[in-house]
Amino acid sequence: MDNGKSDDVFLSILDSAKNRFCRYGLKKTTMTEIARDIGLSKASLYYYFPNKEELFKEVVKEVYRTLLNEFEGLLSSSVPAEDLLHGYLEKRLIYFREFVHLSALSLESINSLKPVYARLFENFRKKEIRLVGEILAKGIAAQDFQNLDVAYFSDLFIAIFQGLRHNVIVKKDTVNITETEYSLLRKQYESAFNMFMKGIKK
Amino acid sequence: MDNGKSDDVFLSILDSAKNRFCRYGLKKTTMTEIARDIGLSKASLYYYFPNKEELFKEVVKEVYRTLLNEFEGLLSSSVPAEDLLHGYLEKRLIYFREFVHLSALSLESINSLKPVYARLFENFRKKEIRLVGEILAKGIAAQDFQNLDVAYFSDLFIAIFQGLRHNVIVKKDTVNITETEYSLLRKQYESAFNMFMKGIKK
DNA sequence: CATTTGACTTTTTTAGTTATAAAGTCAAAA
DNA sequence: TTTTGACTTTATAACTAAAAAAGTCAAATG
Repeated sequence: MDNGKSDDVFLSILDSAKNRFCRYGLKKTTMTEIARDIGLSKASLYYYFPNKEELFKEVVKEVYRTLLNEFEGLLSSSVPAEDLLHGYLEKRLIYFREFVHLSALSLESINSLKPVYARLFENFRKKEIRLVGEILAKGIAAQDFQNLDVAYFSDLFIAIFQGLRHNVIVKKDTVNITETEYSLLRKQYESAFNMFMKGIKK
Repeated sequence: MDNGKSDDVFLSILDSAKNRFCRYGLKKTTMTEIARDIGLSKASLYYYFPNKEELFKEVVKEVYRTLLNEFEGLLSSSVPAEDLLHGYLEKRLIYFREFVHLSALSLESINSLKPVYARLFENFRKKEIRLVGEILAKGIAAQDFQNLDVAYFSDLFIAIFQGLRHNVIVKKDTVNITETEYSLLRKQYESAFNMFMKGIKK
């Protein structure tokens, strides 16, 4: 590792933390639990991470990084822009189901979420927008899409689907998604996607 | 009034309550304040309303009733279905700005909103869906729209715009909407509407 | 020398308590 | 019929003590 610390331990901490944070959220996960998971003492965690918040941020970043990498992977393939967008949505949906707790965290902000996390999410959102923007630009270059305002439409695209996701979380008291809700969301994604396509295709 | 009580007082209580609930929300409004507004003692309120919760529900219902009436008014006019939908969105947007606190209440449910209110909102949503459904049916009958699944598409329509509204509330800690946010939302409404139209028109 | 730890301090949460404010009642008055 | 002051009950806020979790560090381990 960069700073000369064991990769193995570092990664196993990150892994246990990811599992717990994703299942129970930030507050309901303790450092002691994470430590126990990997058979270390709590003090050891502090050898690798300065504090809980940094560990959490690292987990979120890691999850985002993975997702963004998958997105990038999509982008490099030479399929039509429409399929890229569709592929992006598919991955976004799967990610949503797996990491609802991280997504729901952005909703906690209503009460009082640390601006630190707000910035994390905002960062990710910006990268998503840029990515969608690239896809849109690709579609325009290939004469598939109209010559539209890329910045605005990628923002709108993200907003529509984020909104649909919010609807799912908001009406619930617990952050657990049933199969029914998930498949309805997927259907809405599909319809909204088709409309969006009709709206921007040549 | 139905039960033989003064209309005047009843309505002025409702009015003061509406103003306070809309500005400060349910919890930050006290019965004493409402009473003071209209120069009565708190005890008098209980002559007209059994309790605070019923008063609040009455206010919400009243607001909804007004809005739904305006919607109905739209429906009876003989303009094309597309214009009806557009008019509906316009009113919905204005209503949103004016009654954010009532809308935001649905978001409070993340913590633990009384199922009573959840039912209120769900009721209203159903009526909205039915209304949009009627407009869609009208458009289909007039051969303007494709022969689509009315129930599903009216639900989708409502979901998309509700989602966009949620986005606005969710990223804030206070429930106050700036002019910038509002006009961005309006722009998104406009774009999403155009796409939806392209998606369902013949 | 990198890594781990137990034993420690500090900070945050929780549970329980009290004080205060608001909700809600009612017999009497206007 | 409507209003009210004086009341009781219930909910909220402010405070506290106890418990739990976060975070530190000198010493131990290998």
